[in-house]
Amino acid sequence: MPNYTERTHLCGQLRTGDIGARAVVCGWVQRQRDLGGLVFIDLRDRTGIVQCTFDSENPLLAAAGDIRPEYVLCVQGTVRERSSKNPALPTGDLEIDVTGLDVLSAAKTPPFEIDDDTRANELLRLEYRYLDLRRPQLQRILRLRHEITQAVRRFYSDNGFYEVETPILTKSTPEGSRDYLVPSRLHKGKFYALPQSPQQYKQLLMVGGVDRYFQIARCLRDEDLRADRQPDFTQIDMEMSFVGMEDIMSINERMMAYIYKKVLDRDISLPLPRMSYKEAIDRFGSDKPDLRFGFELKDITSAVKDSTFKVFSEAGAVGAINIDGGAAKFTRKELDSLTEFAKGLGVKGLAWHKAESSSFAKFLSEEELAEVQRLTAFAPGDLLLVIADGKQALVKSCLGALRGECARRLGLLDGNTEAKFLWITEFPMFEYSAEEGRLVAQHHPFTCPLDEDIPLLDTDPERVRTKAYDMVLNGYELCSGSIRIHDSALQAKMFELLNFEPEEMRRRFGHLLRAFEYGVPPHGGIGFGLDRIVMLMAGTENIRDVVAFPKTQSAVEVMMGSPDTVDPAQLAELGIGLV
RNA sequence: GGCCCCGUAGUUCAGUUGGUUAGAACGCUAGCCUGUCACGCUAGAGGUCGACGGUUCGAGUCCGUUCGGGGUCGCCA
Repeated sequence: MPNYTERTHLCGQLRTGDIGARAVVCGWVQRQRDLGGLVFIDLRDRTGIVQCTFDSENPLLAAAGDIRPEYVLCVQGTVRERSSKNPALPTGDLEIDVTGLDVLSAAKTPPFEIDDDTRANELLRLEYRYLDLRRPQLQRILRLRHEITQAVRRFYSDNGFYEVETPILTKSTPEGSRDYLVPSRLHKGKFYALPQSPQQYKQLLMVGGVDRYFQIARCLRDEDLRADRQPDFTQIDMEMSFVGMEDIMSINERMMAYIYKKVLDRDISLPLPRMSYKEAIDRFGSDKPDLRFGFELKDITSAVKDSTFKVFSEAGAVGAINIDGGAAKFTRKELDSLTEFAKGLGVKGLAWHKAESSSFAKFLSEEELAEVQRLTAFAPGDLLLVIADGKQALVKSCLGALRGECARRLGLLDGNTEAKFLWITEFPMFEYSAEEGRLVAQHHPFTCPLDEDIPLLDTDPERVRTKAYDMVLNGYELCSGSIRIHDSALQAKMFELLNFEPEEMRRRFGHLLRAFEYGVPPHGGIGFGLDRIVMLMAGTENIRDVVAFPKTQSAVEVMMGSPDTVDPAQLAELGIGLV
C-alpha cells in the first residue's frame, strides 16, 4: 500500500495536542529552507501549512535538499514540539520530525509564487488557474461558496421547496439578453439556446403543481462583461405558488439572514427596510443605492430657474449632492478628475461649490445662492457637486454615480463591512426605448402590475408599477423577482402593449400561454446572483475571484483556450458552413 | 460599438530631455552554511522593451496602426 492512502492529518489542522503522535501528511511544498546540516520543508494543503524538519543525522537529509517548491510529497514522521516557535502560524508550536519521505510528483518552477501576497498579473494567474487556486485566499472563497450553497439548499428544503433541474439545451426567446446558440445535429438548420435563466421553466413547474421550487442554476448570457458579470454565472432561482409579494419577500429575506448567520455568524435584522423605485432614484440616483453613506440628491432646479446663469436656468433639470466635509479632500485637481468622471457618464460638465471657492457662485444672485445652500443643507467645509442637463434622469443617474465615486475616494468604503440590505419595490412596468421606438418591459413581460395600477394600462401605461422587488446590498443588486401574471387576458394585453406580433408571440411563448389555459396557480419568485452574494460575503469586488474557472473581459477562458475553432468535419456534421 | 488606464528578464517594477553595453528586487542555477520560517552568504545565467509601421544620425522613450489585459458607458427583460 502506498503511504499517501494512510494520511492521518491535514497539514493546517495539527495542534499541540497531536505532539507525540505519528503523522502521515500530504501536500505541496510551499518553501524549502536548506541550512546545510538542517533542512526545513513547509508543506501546504488546503487547510494550511506545517513545517517538516530533517535533522543533521537524518538519513533523508540529502533527499530533502533536492526538494523544490510545489513538489507533491507524502511525509511520514512524529509530531514534536519546536525548539523555536513561530507565532505567525497556527501550527507554529510544532513540527514533524520526518522518518519517511515520498515524492509523489515533481514540479516545474511555477511562473509565479503561490502566495496571497503575489502581485502577479491576473492574466498570468488565469492561464495557470490550477496554481492560483492553491492560494489560501481562493481556497477560502471556494469553501465559503460551498458553505453558502449548502446553506441555501438546507434552507429551501426545510421550507418545503423541491430542487428541480431545468434543461440547459432550450429555446431562444426574444426580449432579454443575447442567447448562446447550439446547433442541432439531428435537426439541421435548427438551434437550441442555452438558458439566460430558468424563468419560463420555473413558471411551467408551477403549472405542473410543484408548488415550491428552487435550483442553483447556471445561466448564460452573451453580453459584454464587467467586474461583477461573467457570461456563465449562477443564480439561486426559486418560485412558489398561491402567494403574494409579501410571502416571497419574507421567505427570501429569511433565507439571506439564514446564510449570513450560518456562514458568517452575522445577524441580519428583519424585516429588511423597503424603498420604492421612485424614492431610490430621487434620493440616490440609482435603483440599487448604497446606503453605507449619505450624500443624498437634492433637486435645485427651482432655486436657479430664473438665474441669469444659462447653464442652470436653461438646463431643465439641476441637481446637487452635498459631500459633507468634502471641501478639503477635493482639491482643484481632484475636482477636474471628478469632472472628467461625470463627462464620461454623458453630461456636459460638473459645477462645484465650496465656502471658499466656487465654480458658479459668481453667476447667481445672493438669494439664489442662499436658496441652493438651504436646499442642500450646505455648511462651511462641505462640497456641493451640481449637474445640469435637459434630461432629468441623466442628472439623477450621474449624481448617483458621483456620490458613489466620492465615497470611494474619501475612503468611506475601505474595510467597511457594514451590510446595508434593502428591498426596492414598485418598479415601473414599461420604459420607452428610444432605440426601438416602443415600450419595452423593464423587468420581463410576465411581471404582474400592481392591482391599483391596472386601469392605467389603457390610459397611461408608463405610470404602471409592478409587483416586482429587488434586494439590494451595498450598491449591488442581489436579486430580482416578481409576482407573475396568471390571468391570460391580462397577459395578452401586456403582449399587445409591448407590440408583439401575435404570430411571433405564439411561436415564442405559445408553450407558456397554452399551459396557462389549463389551470395556472397564482405564483411568483425570485432569482439571486450567487456569484455576487459570494463576492460580497468574501469581501472582494471582482467576480473572477469567486468563480473557479472564470473568463476574461473578452469572454475568453485562457487556461483551456475557449472559445476555439472546431474540426471542419464537426461543422459538416452539423450542416454549418462559415462565411 | 464609445471613453479611460496598462503592456520592459520567469515574476513585480525602475528606466531622466530621444544618446555608451537596458537596471533592481524576488525567483532560477551552482557552491557554502545545524533551528530556519521572506533563512543567510558567494558566484552565475536570464531581455524580439506586446507586434507592425513611421519620424530621426540615433527610439524602451515621440507619432500612427494593431494585438492583449483591466475599468466603465451602451448592453445585460
